[in-house]
Amino acid sequence: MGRSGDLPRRSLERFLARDGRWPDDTGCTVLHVDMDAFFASVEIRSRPELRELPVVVGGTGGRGVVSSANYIARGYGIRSAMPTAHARKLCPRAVFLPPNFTAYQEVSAGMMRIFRELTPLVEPLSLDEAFLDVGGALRRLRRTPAQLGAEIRAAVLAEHGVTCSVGVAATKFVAKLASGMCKPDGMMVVPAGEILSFLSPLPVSALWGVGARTGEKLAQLGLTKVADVARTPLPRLRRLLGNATAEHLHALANGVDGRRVVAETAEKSVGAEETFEVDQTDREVLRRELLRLSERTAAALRSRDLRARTISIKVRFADFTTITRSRTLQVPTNLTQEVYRTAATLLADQVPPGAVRLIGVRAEQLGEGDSMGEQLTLDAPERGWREADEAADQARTKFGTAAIRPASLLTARPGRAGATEPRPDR
DNA sequence: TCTGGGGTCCTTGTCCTG
DNA sequence: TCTGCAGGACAAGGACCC
Repeated sequence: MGRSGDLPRRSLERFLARDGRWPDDTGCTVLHVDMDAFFASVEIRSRPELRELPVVVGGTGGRGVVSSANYIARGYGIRSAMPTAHARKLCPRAVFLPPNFTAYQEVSAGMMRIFRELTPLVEPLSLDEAFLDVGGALRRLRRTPAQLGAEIRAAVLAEHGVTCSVGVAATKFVAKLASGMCKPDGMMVVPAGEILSFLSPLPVSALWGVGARTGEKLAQLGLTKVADVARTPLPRLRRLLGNATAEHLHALANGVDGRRVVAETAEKSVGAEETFEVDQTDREVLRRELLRLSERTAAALRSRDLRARTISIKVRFADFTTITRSRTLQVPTNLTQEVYRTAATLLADQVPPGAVRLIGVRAEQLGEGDSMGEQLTLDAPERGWREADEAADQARTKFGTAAIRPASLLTARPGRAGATEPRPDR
């Protein structure tokens, strides 16, 4: 699901593992494992009759986009993040499926278990990919890094029936690039001494952090290859991109990436957002949607025992202009009513009228419940809301996410794009 | 083609305080 | 008391990632 598909491969074929042989992997202690067309592969696994067909997973509504497409569908030009309507035009005979996150989470958890049997240093990036630091495990397991990569690929296929690709390198950045360039179902090993010759011919878009805008800026200076960025004086890059981005890209381009594999990272924010099937101008509809999103956000906070100091809302208008508005609270919260009250106030006070395409709620500045300055004296209304939230959480755990909702949400909902709406548990 | 949803990080501007 | 300055907190937006 990455963006490595358009990188040049021919000059890099010498790094590919073939017939059980690969380049020197001494010092390459970072593995990046990336599932191939993950969502589509899981769907095909449970419906083998789809194996020879183009399969697309994503939002099936009018405004949905493609989350995953198998390689047959990609042959028709279908790509991740492409509007589903466009994908249908490219390949009308493709099988279009809504995502089933419960199934993907199960497979993902199984994969991570395989990784953790080899090393405790596993850093998941998303459901379908992870970094592994196998430096400490080599002597214990009496394997080389690439041998471990090969074993992981075999185990994932045997136990879960899906293929993955593995990049083996001395740094996270290079390992991730390598896994993207050997897809599907491959392994690439970049020797520690050949990082620069591996990176140099790649386009600047290969650098982590270079998207369309930054790519344009670099092109204005005539910088199109990683090697161009590597030899550009840092002060010149700083003027173009700002300090942090310039230093980051210059280091990566020169093969320097000091980031370690970190097994656990604290979440910085939690949120939920929805795109309407039809743009909405009715403030009552927007408020109801805010309540629904506040409920999801607060429940997510409570399930992780987190509280948020800052609540923000995001509104995208019909012309795609997007605004965010936020408010920092006196006391951190994870109560649905408090999140909603703040969000609704922001909507009323700070969002101009207009047709709204998307609305979202996000909780930021998170901390654990006990460490966030819990109110010492809970007044009666606060205690009442907390008891109500806890009861609702228990009901959802027992009967599914649709079991409990505020009375004001029992009316008909406006249509939504529903690209990645998680299914109810039952 | 016409752009989802869940995130992170960075930059810039404003306000407040010492 | 006023002014200028620096630093921190906060807010908003942009870019990027999967």
